[in-house]
Order: sequence, then C-alpha cells, then structure tokens
Amino acid sequence: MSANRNLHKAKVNKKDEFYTQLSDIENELYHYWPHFRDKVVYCNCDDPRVSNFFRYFSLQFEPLGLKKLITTCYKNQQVDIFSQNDSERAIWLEYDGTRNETGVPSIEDIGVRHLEGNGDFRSAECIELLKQADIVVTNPPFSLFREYVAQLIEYDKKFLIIGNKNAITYKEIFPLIKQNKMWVGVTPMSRDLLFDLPKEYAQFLVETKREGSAYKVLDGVVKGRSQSMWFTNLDHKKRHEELILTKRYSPEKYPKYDNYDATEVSKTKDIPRDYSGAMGVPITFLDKYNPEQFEIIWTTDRGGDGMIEFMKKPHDRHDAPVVRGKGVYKRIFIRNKRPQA
DNA sequence: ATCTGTAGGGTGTAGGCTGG
DNA sequence: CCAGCCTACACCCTACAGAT
Repeated sequence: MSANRNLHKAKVNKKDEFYTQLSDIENELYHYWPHFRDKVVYCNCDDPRVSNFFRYFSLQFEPLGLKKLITTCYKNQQVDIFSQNDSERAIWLEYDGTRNETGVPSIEDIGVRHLEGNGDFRSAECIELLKQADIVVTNPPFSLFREYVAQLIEYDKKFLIIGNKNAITYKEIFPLIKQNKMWVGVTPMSRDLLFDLPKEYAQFLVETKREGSAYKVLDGVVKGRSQSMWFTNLDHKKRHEELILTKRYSPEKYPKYDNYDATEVSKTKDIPRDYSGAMGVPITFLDKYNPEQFEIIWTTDRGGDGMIEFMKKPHDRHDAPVVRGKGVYKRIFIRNKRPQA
C-alpha cells in the first residue's frame, strides 16, 4: 500500500503529464506543409503510445510526403522501480511509411526497438538519431528547455516545439529571438494552450487548484492550462505580415520610462506609426513581430550584448521597467525600422 | 584559499482585468 | 461571460562581500 502511495505521488509530481492536443498540432502544422516534403521528422520527447505528435505524423505521413518518422520516448528511473516487467523500457520507433490497406500504420509497419539508456534526449544514442533528422517536432520538458534548444542549435536542426512563454526572456533564449534564429509559431502566443491530462493528474488539479488558472473544463473534459506557445525556425507567412499601425506619437500619451531611455507602449496595437525611437512593448508583441518592419533591441532583463546598458537611466532599480514611479511587467525594447508620417 | 551569509536577480506558477 | 492579454509574487539560485 505504501508503495502504491509512493507511486501515486511520483505520478502526481511528474511534470511532464501534459499531452499536446491533436487539434493544437493540426492547427499549427497546417501552416508548414511545404517544409516537410521528403524530410525526416524526429519527435524526441514523446511516448508514441500516448503522443499526438507521433499520431499526427504517422497519419499524415503520405500527405506531407515525409521520408521518415523517428520517435524516442523517455522513461525515468522512478517508473522502472515500480514496474513488474521490462515493458516500461525506453523505446524508439522508426516509420518509413509502408502501410497496410487500412491506411493506418500497423505495428508491423513500425520498427519498435529498445534503447540502451533511458531515452533522454541528451543521451548519445538519441543524439545519433537527432543527426539523421531534418525537423524536430515535439513538446519537450519545460524544465530542460534551455538545454533542449541549445542542442537543436548545436546540431543545426529545423524545429517546431512547444515551450513556456516566459522562456522568451531566458537569457539563453532571447538572443536567438533577437537574432532571428527562432520565432513564434503561427498559433497566437497570447492564447493559453490546453493539454490533455492523465486521469489522476486531472483529478489532482481539480482538487487542489483553481479552475481557469491551473485547468479549464472543455466539453466536460478537464484540460491542463499552461502558458505555452510554439517556437520555431521554420518560416511562415505570419511573420512577414505588416503590422498595421494607426496611432500617432505624442509625449503625453506615450511616457518615457523612469529607468530606461525608451517610450512605454503598453499595448502592441498602440505602437505609434510615426515614432522611430526605442519603445518598450509587452512580450506578446512577438506575435506580431515582422523582422522587416521592426528591430528588436533587448528586453528589460539584464545581460545581452551590452545594448541595454546604454538605455539605462540613473535609478534604483532596473529589474523591471518603471513608468511614473510605477513598475510595469517585462518589456521588449523595439524600434520601428520604417516609421511613417 | 575557502566558507558562509546575504542581496537581489532569475524563473516558474498562478491569478486578475477587461472589452467585445 | 470569457478569451485574450497582462501582472503578481514566491522561491530558487548565483554572485559576491566579508569572515575565517
């Protein structure tokens, strides 16, 4: 019984109980089809038995024109302790599209192999699989997001992944966004993503958390709410769309920060069309960010290439932007490359 | 040279506001 | 009313100063 309790606790404590909804994958992937023809897709943080990523790519294998689909699945030691047999060993799957007449891949069509290790994306055997891949698509563990992205960059992979919104301001992540090496996917980042949950975890959330914050109920089904968004380095149409600006600058409407030499613009849609100086905007600006239209300078977080130092005014705090004595939330500093009259 | 206490920046989770 | 958007805040972590 006590082992049972521990198991339950282990399950509840396990962070990665959030499974991406098939509809969210479909809605995002829809915008990238040309990128996938003849490509090897790798989902390296997936359990193919429950993952909608594997499901999506195996079902869309032929329409997308994929060359190969590879999936690896992480299994931590915790689970092994309680399992009765070795069916919980880490596995990897390879699918090259051979199909039976039903159009749905059968187990015979898919090569299922055991991994030597635990399936950690950082392990040598998983890196070997990564090297074969053209595009990586998955929902990696948020706690390892930095390392995860660093590895993708190191091996020069195209990717389409889900991460926490706050990851934008991580000091390892923001430079990639500034340098246009990574950007926001098509699904608006301002909207929360909802996730499928295992039954026990859904129950745990309902019992201990608040509806609307930790979870939401959709058609009677409990979905986990997370401040998540898509990150990618695959080009898409949205990031080339001009953001239409209607407001005009005036010093009264657009105050300067007390501690930064920049103008506060509290809503992206209020960016003045005729202003060429540095502006602070909410991080959700990145939804509308078109690199031909705007230049990203830096965020209010310290670090970076020293640019931010030039914007600091004498003040007792620089951890948050301050307007008329009142602190506001994190901002991204931008400049309009082509202000209009 | 190493330890330790502390300040404050960095990160993640959750909650709140509001306009259509 | 609630999706869309913004913010509060606790706790972790790191750097660093001063002590040993």
